Amino acid sequence: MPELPEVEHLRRSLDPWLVGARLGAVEIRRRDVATRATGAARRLALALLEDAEIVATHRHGKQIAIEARDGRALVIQLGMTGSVAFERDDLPEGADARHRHVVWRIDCRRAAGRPGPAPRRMSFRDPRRFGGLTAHPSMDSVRTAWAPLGPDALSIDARTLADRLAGVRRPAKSALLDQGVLAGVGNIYADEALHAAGIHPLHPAGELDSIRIQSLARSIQRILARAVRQGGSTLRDYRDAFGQPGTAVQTHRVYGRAGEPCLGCGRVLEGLRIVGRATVCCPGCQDLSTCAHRATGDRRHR
DNA sequence: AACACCGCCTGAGCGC
DNA sequence: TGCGCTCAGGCGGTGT
Repeated sequence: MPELPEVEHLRRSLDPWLVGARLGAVEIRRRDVATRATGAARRLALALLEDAEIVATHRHGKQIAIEARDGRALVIQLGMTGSVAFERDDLPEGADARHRHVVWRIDCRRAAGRPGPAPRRMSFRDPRRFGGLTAHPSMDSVRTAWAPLGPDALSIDARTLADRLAGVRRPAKSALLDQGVLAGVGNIYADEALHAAGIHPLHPAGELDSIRIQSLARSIQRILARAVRQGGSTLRDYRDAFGQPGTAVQTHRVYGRAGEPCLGCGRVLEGLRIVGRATVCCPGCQDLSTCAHRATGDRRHR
């Protein structure tokens, strides 16, 4: 499940080879993965950074942008199962070839200080196709597309978080998952951050006091930064550009552990469902009773 | 305006 | 062994 740490780690694994490289011929095997645009935007999409020298990579929330010297840019959204990988072109395609929707030839610069042999291809793979690629004529266009997103979660501070959550009545977890409020947090790290901050996921977001907001902002930053260092959480699909899984799963304290004892207090972790998402929290460490009004939310047990 | 919910999509895991 | 069912969830679109 790529969230901010997985996306950022992928970006960092792409960066050393991609920046300075030239993307050659592009093979778009599934056009619906690229874009549904028409006219000029469609022609742009069908080129998808073909014959482009890459000068930078960017990330906001869970999205990556690859910037070319001629101004064009490509935004990558991984969705649930998307991945970008470098490949040597003398290796046969595996059984998952049908999920490799876009393949570029890539011509990398000299390999000084870079990991492994120079890749010859770069591919976008996405079995469930919740992800996709969007072509942009410029980084300005990318920034416009990213404008509705909230601030990036990796550098969120308490003051900004308080502003974003002010007046929000829905459950804290629901607000954290909203990319327009805060960009980058998904289901895994929302549960982890709320548990670390001692905030019940159903606690109304706008009624958190400043102490809790501070704790939440710190938890989000700390947990995301650590997960980036660990190469992200690999539950099943996630891999970086070199096919390496991440190890952040080992440090999860609540996600996927409903029914098991809390590592903090030993009470049995609760499984519930909030805005349609499986949610795990500790009835001891994450107290809901301290807030006057409970948020509305679907509390069916799993 | 704010928020909930649906549907997209495939593969894993389960019961039978 | 294999079938059908459920679940996983990011995100855009739509409904309340």
